[in-house]
Amino acid sequence: MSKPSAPPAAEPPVERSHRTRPGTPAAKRGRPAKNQAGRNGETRDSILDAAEDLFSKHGFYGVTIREVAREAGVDTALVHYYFGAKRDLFDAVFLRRAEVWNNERVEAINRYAREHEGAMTLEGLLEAFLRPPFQWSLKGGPGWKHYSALVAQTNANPTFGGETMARYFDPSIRRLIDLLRVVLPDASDADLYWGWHNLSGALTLTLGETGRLDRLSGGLCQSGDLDSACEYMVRFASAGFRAVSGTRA
Amino acid sequence: MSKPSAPPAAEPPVERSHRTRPGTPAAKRGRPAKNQAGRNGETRDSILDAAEDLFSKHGFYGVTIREVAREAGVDTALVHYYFGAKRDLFDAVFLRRAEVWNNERVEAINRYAREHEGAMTLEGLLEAFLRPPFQWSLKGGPGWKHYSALVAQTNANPTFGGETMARYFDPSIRRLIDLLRVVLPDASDADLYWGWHNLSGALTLTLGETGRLDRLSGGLCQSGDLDSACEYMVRFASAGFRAVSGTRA
DNA sequence: GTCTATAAGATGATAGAC
DNA sequence: GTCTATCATCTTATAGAC
Repeated sequence: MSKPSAPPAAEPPVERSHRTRPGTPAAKRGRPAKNQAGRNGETRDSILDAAEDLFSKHGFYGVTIREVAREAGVDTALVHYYFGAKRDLFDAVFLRRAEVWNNERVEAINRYAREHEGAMTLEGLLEAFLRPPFQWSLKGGPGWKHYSALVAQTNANPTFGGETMARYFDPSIRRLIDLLRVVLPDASDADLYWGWHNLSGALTLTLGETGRLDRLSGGLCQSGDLDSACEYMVRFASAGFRAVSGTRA
Repeated sequence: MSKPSAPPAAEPPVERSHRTRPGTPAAKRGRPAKNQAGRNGETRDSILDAAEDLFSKHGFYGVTIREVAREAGVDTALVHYYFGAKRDLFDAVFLRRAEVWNNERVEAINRYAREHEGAMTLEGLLEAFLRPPFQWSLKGGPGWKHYSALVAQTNANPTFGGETMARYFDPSIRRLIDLLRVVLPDASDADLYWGWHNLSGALTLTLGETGRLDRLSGGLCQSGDLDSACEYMVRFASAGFRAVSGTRA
């Protein structure tokens, strides 16, 4: 009981009713008063921000509506007023940034393809695709970091990871695959999909910033050093893609 | 409400009391009767197996003691009798296979180093290190698949991922890094740590078998095709390691 | 839009009989 | 070792007053 290990994540099993969690020693009853909120339309965003933060740290079942409300500085009933069921709140959180995430990445690689027509490099293409999320995590404020962690966990979830990630993120990845075909004409589609799979795992783990690398390396490398992370990833993955290209006819 | 998206994972925040979840429409009360159990000492293992399965799918907070007991075919009170608090049950699940996981991998790379002294290849070394978990998932029975998924989620968890994975898995990875230094003399330690980081993400995502690759590729590639996965990963990562070696003096 | 009050139910954990 | 019964507490969600 001194230093407990670490339970992992999960997602709501479709038809499971609510699932909760006892909550901190007694969820200090008292006036909600943490974040800014109240006033006008920003109440909604306050709730989303709080939920995003908490879900990214404790997962769907590890967070209670009461905690979200408290962190947002609003009343519990307001959460339901704005978002309905807990599950709908989660979806709203996930959706909020998904569109930006995808659109900016597609735009980035399209721009790259336009500006380097006939002279695209693998490194350049991957960098264009990977840079946006790293930039958001670095300079987009805490919300983007939380969202990245949420995506990382969702991606790793066996029950919903496949379906959820596919629905929200596959379109942009398909566009990347299209351009990879141009840059790597010898690669079969299977090569490209497996290549992306390897890169995807590295990307989400990195964006999750779990601090594991820091521990492993004794502080030599840092999870939060996203500039290095992106640089290494582009080089690592580019070489990886080349190495697996041409595996299958 | 028709096709809900997908909340993710989480872990127990150290001092949070219990955290639960309402449970299926009414957790069919009735005689436990699913798995084999009863008899003698295998009750304990039945509980661990059930918990492993459920935790890997729904995460710590997404599982109730009652569900574990039901799936194990034992009484709720027995779970507490054998493992105490819910958190201790989780730790027991995590620990059970961690030792095997690490020892076999270390043994595999040590054997490889011994048998190929002076002639180690990067591909051979990585293959030796990666093959064991793939083999367990393929032929070790469902328990190993569940455990892999559990590890995948834990690795992606921002709150506990770093600490937990470090405690249980870093020793074997350190040994790998030692041998990588031999094979890649030009690489700095930072290169090797970042390289491993990229590989680690791919590995855990793959072992999680989320089915995402299947969807993305329209069935062309399959998450469950772990032989292909391992093959691609060795080639992808070997090239990746080489590409980042020598980055920093 | 915001809060009070409360319904209706599920949870972790334990005491104690067998 | 195993099960019955139960406590104390927490949870989601919704009326309904303001």
